[in-house]
Amino acid sequence: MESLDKKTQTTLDKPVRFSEQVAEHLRREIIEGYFQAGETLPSEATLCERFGVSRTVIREALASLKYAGLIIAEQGRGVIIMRPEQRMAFRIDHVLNNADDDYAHIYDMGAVLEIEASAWAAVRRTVEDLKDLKYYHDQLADAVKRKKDGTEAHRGFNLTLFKAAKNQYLYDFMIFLVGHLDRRMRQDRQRIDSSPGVAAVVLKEHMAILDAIEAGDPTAARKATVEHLHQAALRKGLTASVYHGDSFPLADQDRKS
Amino acid sequence: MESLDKKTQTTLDKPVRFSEQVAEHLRREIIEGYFQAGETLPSEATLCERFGVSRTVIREALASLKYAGLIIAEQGRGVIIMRPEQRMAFRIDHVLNNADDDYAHIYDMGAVLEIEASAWAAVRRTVEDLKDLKYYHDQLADAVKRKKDGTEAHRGFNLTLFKAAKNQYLYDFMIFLVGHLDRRMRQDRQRIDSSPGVAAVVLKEHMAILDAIEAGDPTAARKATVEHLHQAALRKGLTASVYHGDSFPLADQDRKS
DNA sequence: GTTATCATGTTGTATGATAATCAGCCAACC
DNA sequence: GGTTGGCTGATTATCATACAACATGATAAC
Repeated sequence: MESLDKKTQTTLDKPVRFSEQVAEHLRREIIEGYFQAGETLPSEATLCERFGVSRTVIREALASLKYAGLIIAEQGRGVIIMRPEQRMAFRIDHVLNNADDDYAHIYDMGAVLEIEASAWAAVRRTVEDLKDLKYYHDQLADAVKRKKDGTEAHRGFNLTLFKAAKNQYLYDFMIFLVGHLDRRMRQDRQRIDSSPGVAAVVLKEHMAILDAIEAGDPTAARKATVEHLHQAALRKGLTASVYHGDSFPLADQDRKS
Repeated sequence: MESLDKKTQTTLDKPVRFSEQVAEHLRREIIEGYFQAGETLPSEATLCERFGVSRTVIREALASLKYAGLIIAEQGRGVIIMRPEQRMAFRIDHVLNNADDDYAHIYDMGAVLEIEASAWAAVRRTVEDLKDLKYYHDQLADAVKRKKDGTEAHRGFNLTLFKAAKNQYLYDFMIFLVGHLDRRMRQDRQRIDSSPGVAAVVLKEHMAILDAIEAGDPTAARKATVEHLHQAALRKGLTASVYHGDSFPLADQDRKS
């Protein structure tokens, strides 16, 4: 038997509702082109039989897919599959894919956007943004000095940077991506970043970014962020990543064909 | 009265279902922080009273928000609001925001990713990808010569490029973004890009990208794509965009404070 | 103090009914 | 011939009710 203390808690997997299972099942069939765009899904009654559940379950599943823009229901006609281009939501399922590649791919996408976000921030930041960035930077410096956890300060710095880029969609998307990366990170291993030694290095990297943004120099901001992300990738053990700018030329082993 | 021919068709707005209205209402309240993360939403019964609808409607609305990762329902306890970081879906609502800024912001985000996608494609493309790119390029050339519509060829070229970057998430996200941009474009005005004169220019820009990808030169690919997107932005009348690389320095008027 | 038991409130599922809408068919009409 | 109108069946939208499964707190029993 394991010893239990207040921190240890075995969490049981939450039961998977029928409606979620049905939604996931139908989603996969749609995504993988089992149904053609423009066609109609089987009627609710048919789906009830096929899955062996009540109409309530089917309707909730369909409501989910409707909200995600995968289908559109028309009263009297049926449920129509939408073209992929006109879907309303972009979705990352952690249930399905769990390969290491996926993690790197999500990280890559976030890195590209973060680099450019820093450049935009350098140009568009307000004095308020600058003040906030400095605040979080000081917080992190303080955490390093006291050997405390600097995760929150780090996080605050990043969010402020995204906000300063003055692009609402970018901001939302970065929060979305970072959430997924954090979750993966927590699953894999303990956060390496939070160790005091690393925090000191991060602090220095942030300083370069902050200086560039304060100076209003997008090129310098890009360069500093590229450096920061490159180091961060090394710390996380990511190798397949491809970064932007010429400072970090592509690795030859990525070459295929 | 307007004259009607086969092509003219007045499409009525589709009726907005109760469940959608409720979902949108709750979504806004959650997004705007009306409820705190970790708190529980009012019970289904309470919501029924509040909105004056049956439980079916409420449940479908909640199923939608559940699927989007905004909330999580626990049997016997209630519906809990999730933290923004752990939401599963990124969403762009064309219903709500329609300002010009939004269009430019989405375009900017796509541009950044497209630039880097071309660099990745230069390194990771397979011979198959290269063949497909050439095919669509030839198609576009043919369309220009015959003064036909080259939209499909243009589209095929872009999708192949995204595919060649070998990042599934990037691919999916770009399709998602392009879909939104296309929709906006269609709303605003007739596609300028499809005119034969423009197509010829696009063809030339594509050629530069194609060459760089064939040569496996990410830097050249980036440069060519930056140029392409810069010209495209001008054609679309976008001015506020900020591009990556030093070829297109930031406009001074973007500077705030 | 610990364990059973119960009452209450919550979400999950099932069922049956009614309304609104659509597509196709067909007869009636001009 | 072409249009109109009504009919029928299929489908989704909504409602109302019921019960099962689960969580929580209070209470009783040990």
